[in-house]
Amino acid sequence: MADDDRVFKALADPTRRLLLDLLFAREGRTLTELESEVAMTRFGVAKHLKVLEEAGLVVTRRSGREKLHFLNPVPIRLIHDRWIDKYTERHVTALVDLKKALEDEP
Amino acid sequence: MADDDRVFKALADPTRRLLLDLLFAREGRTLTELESEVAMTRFGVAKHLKVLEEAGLVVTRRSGREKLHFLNPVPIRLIHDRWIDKYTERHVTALVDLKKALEDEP
DNA sequence: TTGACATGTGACCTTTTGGTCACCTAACTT
DNA sequence: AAGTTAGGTGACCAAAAGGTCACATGTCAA
Repeated sequence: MADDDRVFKALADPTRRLLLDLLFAREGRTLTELESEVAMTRFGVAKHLKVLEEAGLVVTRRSGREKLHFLNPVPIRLIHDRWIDKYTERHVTALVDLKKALEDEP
Repeated sequence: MADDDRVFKALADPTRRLLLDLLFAREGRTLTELESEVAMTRFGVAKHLKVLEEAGLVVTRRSGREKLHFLNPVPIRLIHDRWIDKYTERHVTALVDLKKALEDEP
């Protein structure tokens, strides 16, 4: 499977995105800790984490019998760069910021 | 289905990403024109374009019996903003640029 | 060293997704 | 008006993905 294909397939599942959100909020979590937040058995969570790791979206470090998980933002940035060139980026960010501002103050 | 779910699901398929690449290179293409580039029947391509449109990644404009397709970069930017904060962005872009430079000059 | 804890593996089943086809409507051309 | 061109719909089948379980390994603590 191609490298970028793994990334996009990994991002396609809502549970996996939630796991990324959890790691974005606080990194270095274990499987057991993540399991307690996602309404699914440990096996399901482990499978999802494996997919994320093979996609390079999550990197891990072993510490004794625990495995710590960290979010890797690089593949996300590459998605961005694929369809948003430097010139367009200025317009898009302005647009997104405007949209957010309008939503915050109705 | 949630809004962001549609976007990520849409991006999960390689043919749909190719369609986005084609529209990124040159916008305003018709179904028939896109069909000629993707080794698939018209029906398959039409289905993929529908998924992209419902996700908001592609916007369309009718012109007579033709339907013109355009890439919308906003959802892509939102993916970026979800997991890369302003502070991290500086480090990540630097890292990505360095990686690209190293790949270009071996 | 015994038991509890943290994680890994392969089989299994159900649901979702990708692709094609027969058939259809709408618009341009002559 | 008739033929051609651009696109849309719903049914269908094969392949892939999501989730759970029985079973297994390695690590810590008393």
